Amino acid sequence: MERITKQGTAILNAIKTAGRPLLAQEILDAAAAEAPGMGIATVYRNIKSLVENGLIGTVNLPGENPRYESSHHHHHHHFHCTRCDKVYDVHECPGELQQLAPKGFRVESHELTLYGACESCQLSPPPP
Amino acid sequence: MERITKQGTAILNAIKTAGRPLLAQEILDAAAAEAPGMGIATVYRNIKSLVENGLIGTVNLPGENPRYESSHHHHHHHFHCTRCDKVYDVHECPGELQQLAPKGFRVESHELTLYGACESCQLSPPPP
DNA sequence: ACGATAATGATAATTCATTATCATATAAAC
DNA sequence: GTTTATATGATAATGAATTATCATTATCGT
Repeated sequence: MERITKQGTAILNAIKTAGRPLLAQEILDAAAAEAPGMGIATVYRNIKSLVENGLIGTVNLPGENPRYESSHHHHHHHFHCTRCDKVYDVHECPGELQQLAPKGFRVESHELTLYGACESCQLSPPPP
Repeated sequence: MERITKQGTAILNAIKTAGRPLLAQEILDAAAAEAPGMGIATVYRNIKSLVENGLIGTVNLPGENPRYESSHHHHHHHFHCTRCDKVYDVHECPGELQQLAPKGFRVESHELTLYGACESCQLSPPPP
């Protein structure tokens, strides 16, 4: 990915402006608005290159396919809306969790996923 | 799964005695000690039935295949050892996390995964 | 012990996300 | 504008986990 293309630009724009981690398919949907007709292979090719270059990061949540977001360098967590399935960033953190682990275990990092209803789904629940 | 077979018994025993969530392959490895020669298809068939009957529960961790554990009915979390890749139960919980979510979001549940070194890996690190 | 039928083992098939292929389109160096 | 190599789009191929198939084995009510 050394050339600038409208598809590549659209993909990076989609991820940067989303403000939340997106699935490959969500990236395609968003970027296709800017670069009509683009295919899913181009999304995967660009994701791979962007991750390798550190421009975006991978977000894995339990039982879900990977999502991608603009690289933050601060520690953060995620909120998964069970109504619309969108995932949002959570910048707060419960903090030190060493005390939760069994005796003798050393905690080096943690991941937290919150589940519930995002603001827009509480205001207008999506159809089933 | 209405008949009692030595394979089915071995599978349930493996899950119950493990004391931690097991991957399908780990269940096969453990149960094969009690019922030699059994195949992975039998493991999947039995898992499915045990989950449907509520005898075991599914544990999904970020970026991992599902694991299965004896049904606890209390809320708990997991510790994933980054050395040996075993997953252990964590019975402590940071508690109410509503305050971490963005304003307007309602938190209904949460999942926490701790990462680090389990007790046995700190005592005797496994080979690379 | 017998017989009906459910469970198993071996393996083929499926599923689904991701990656490879290759002809074509298109950046960008000239 | 031409040239050359890279990126794309369409789709086939792959990989890995899970499920289906089916002949055989084994359970359990009789």
